Amino acid sequence: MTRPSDITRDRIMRAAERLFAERGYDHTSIRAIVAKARVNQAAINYHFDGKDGLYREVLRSAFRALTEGQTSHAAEIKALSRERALAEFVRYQLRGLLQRDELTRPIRIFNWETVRPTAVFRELLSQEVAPFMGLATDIISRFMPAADQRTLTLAAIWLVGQCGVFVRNRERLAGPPMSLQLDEAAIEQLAELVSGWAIAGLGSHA
Amino acid sequence: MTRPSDITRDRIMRAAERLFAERGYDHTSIRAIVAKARVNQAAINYHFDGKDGLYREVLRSAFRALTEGQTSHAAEIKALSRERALAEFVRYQLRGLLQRDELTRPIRIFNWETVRPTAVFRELLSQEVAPFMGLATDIISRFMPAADQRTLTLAAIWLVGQCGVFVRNRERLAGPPMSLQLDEAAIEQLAELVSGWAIAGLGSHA
DNA sequence: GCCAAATTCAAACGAGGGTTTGAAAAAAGG
DNA sequence: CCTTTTTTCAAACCCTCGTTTGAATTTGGC
Repeated sequence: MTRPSDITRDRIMRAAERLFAERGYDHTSIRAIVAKARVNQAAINYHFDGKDGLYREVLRSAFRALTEGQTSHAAEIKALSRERALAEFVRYQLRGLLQRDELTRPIRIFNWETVRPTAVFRELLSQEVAPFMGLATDIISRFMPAADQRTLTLAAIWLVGQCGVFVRNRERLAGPPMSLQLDEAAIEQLAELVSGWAIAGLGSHA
Repeated sequence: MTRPSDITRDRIMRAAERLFAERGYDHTSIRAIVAKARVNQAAINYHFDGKDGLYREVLRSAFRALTEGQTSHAAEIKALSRERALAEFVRYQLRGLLQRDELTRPIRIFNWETVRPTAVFRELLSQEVAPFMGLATDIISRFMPAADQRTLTLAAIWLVGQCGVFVRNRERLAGPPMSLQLDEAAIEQLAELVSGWAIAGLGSHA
């Protein structure tokens, strides 16, 4: 693991993860990556077989970081009452609003993919989207036990959407003209508001 | 208006609007635009002072198309009961799911801007975002008359978010593994579901 | 019909992108 | 230690991009 070549590989991964999260795939040049990682330009092709290969690795790593956290909490969430489970889910989604970069970087990378999915991403998505949406659908189904599959799916998307809009527009909401304060306490309040609205909305169908 | 030079200008605008909507700013080359418009490459610099200038014009046109439709309906929406107003708002937002390109093209252009706002867009946004969010906030305030400004703003974003997630992911939702049917009838159903959930959610605070 | 202005055109420019190359350096194995 | 393999390196290659150029053509007012 500490072989010299692995050190180079690791430096590239760290730099690439930061830059891809910050600027997205297109606006990140391999020259910028190697400058930040302080390695030779050809090293990316040597270790990752090109920019696409590097991005694939970064995406995989981001997927792991996200779903790992998600599934580890999934079990305890399922043990809660449906209301508290949904509230916890919302809070978990909204954690992307925090500036703690270790957590938000994977989220930001996926945000780029929301609008322009790269080919690399589509490939990964088909394998990994199931557990990602599965938890949401599971929670929803406890509010709408009689609903058909289509409605459950739509409701799950609906739930994810009302959280994601805040995460995706974080920077814009923080600035004028909205100027929303988004510290830890404010996010907690927001999570309560959103989960309250969502629970009441779904409750009408119970 | 039918001067020869205006014809060239118009052909460029049409082609650019289509391509920007389809691929976004970065992935649309002026060579692709002039090929589709069947004009000379230098014409873009002559008529629009470069790619940025052309994009600015396309954005302006898209803004006009969207807010014009929005504000024209805003008046009649405000005359409705709060529940019907919200339902109408949701239906209006979800019209982006339709494949009728005259309507969806401006929406798609703005979708690109959601994740990576261009400098051109930021400039326009500061002038025009107010009426865009104003209607949402107005409807919301009828459900939460006692709420503070911050809560109203958050609720407006929340409302827009739960509509936008469907529009933004339309193509992905239509394909596997979701494979959601999204014809006119299905969208109508979806609008009813979403507005029903939203109304019930906000109703809890009334 | 003429002339000045506006418009079109083909070609080239320069910057920036990802990738390739082939030799030099370092690491690993016997 | 010597050999073989792995890894690094600077340089160049080739492509696409937005823009510029300067001449040719068309347009519009007199």
